[in-house]
Amino acid sequence: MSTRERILETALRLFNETGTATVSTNHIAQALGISPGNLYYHFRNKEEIIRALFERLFALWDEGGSLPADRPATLEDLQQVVRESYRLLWEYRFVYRELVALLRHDEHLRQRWLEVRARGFDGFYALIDAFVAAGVLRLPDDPAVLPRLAELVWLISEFWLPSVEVSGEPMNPAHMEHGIALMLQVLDPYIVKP
Amino acid sequence: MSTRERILETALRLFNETGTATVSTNHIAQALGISPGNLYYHFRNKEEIIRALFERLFALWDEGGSLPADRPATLEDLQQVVRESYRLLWEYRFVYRELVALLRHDEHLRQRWLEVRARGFDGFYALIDAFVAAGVLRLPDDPAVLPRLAELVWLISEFWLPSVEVSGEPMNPAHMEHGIALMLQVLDPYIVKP
DNA sequence: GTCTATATCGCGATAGAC
DNA sequence: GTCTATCGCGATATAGAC
Repeated sequence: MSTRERILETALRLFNETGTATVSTNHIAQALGISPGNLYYHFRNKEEIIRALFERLFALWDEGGSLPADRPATLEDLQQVVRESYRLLWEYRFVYRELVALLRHDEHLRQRWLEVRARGFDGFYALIDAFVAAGVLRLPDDPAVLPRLAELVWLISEFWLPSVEVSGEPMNPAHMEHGIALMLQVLDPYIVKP
Repeated sequence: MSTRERILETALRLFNETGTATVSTNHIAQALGISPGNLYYHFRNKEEIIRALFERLFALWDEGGSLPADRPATLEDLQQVVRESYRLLWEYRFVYRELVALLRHDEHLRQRWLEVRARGFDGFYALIDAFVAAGVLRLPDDPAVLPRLAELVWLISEFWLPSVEVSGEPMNPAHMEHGIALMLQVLDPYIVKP
């Protein structure tokens, strides 16, 4: 692995462990066993490291969020998308922990974030809408229900993990499944039972 | 106002604006127009200031979270509780933005947080349960539904505000009402219509 | 590409005068 | 209770040898 990539791996680990504020460029270099000067050869500063980690996360999102194009999507597919989203958020958990501060500190990063996030939400919205069209879900006439359901599912997929972290319990796979159950609870009253 | 209280007010404002990490004790003293030495007379360090701010938030929660004892609670009461919760979270918005890092850094604070949070969740659970008992809500036989609904309502009341912040739009009262609507969306399928 | 050495800066914290 | 002065430390960042 290239030095640049090893810097990113180490930074990600340290950021997840104790946060970007307490982890200095010196810490990263020392944990990796290289000199501070060497690190500065690869990245101009800590901000650039953070940007690069965000871009890696964005790329993973774009890979994992897609659905099978050859058949109609099922509720299983929705679960799978949310499960994958949880997994990535866990791997990059420093991101959501510090998101507001990080975006405030870096306008360029903020623009990128808003773009990628909007794409992600549109995907969720289209998915729920497709379920309605396919008869998997039956919604009431009120046209406000669909957007609200999409927002709720999105909110859960973004914040379930931080919610568990705040509770103080160590994260485990059962927590992930519980988050899936909460998401399904929101949709359950509208699921057309066979 | 005492100097101690003015320090807390200034620290709260600065923490909300740019986060605890970038705000030093020097910054707080300078913004307030006192000397760094004076600040250290009132607080041993920044950690103590943060603890004091958390305690102020806890006290406000305990005040605002109670329901009228002289009559059965209504869905209006639930909305009011959540609305008040949003207001406090906005006033102390640095808390949720940095919660995981702050609790990790201060074990004492973490214990206090878990205590207060558990009380708050129990209140929500009891409230939803009371609605079922009073016939305002009718739930299916599945005993897992009640706890899931309580968790969802709780999740929304905790994370709706951070969710709006992350979206990049400036906060406004309409966002608060939209958060209320999302919470009601979760309960709506179970509300007994007259 | 990687190292060592170093310059500059600001933070946290304390001592002691008033 | 509030101030000034100051010390020690660690972080960011760069220069220049290898």
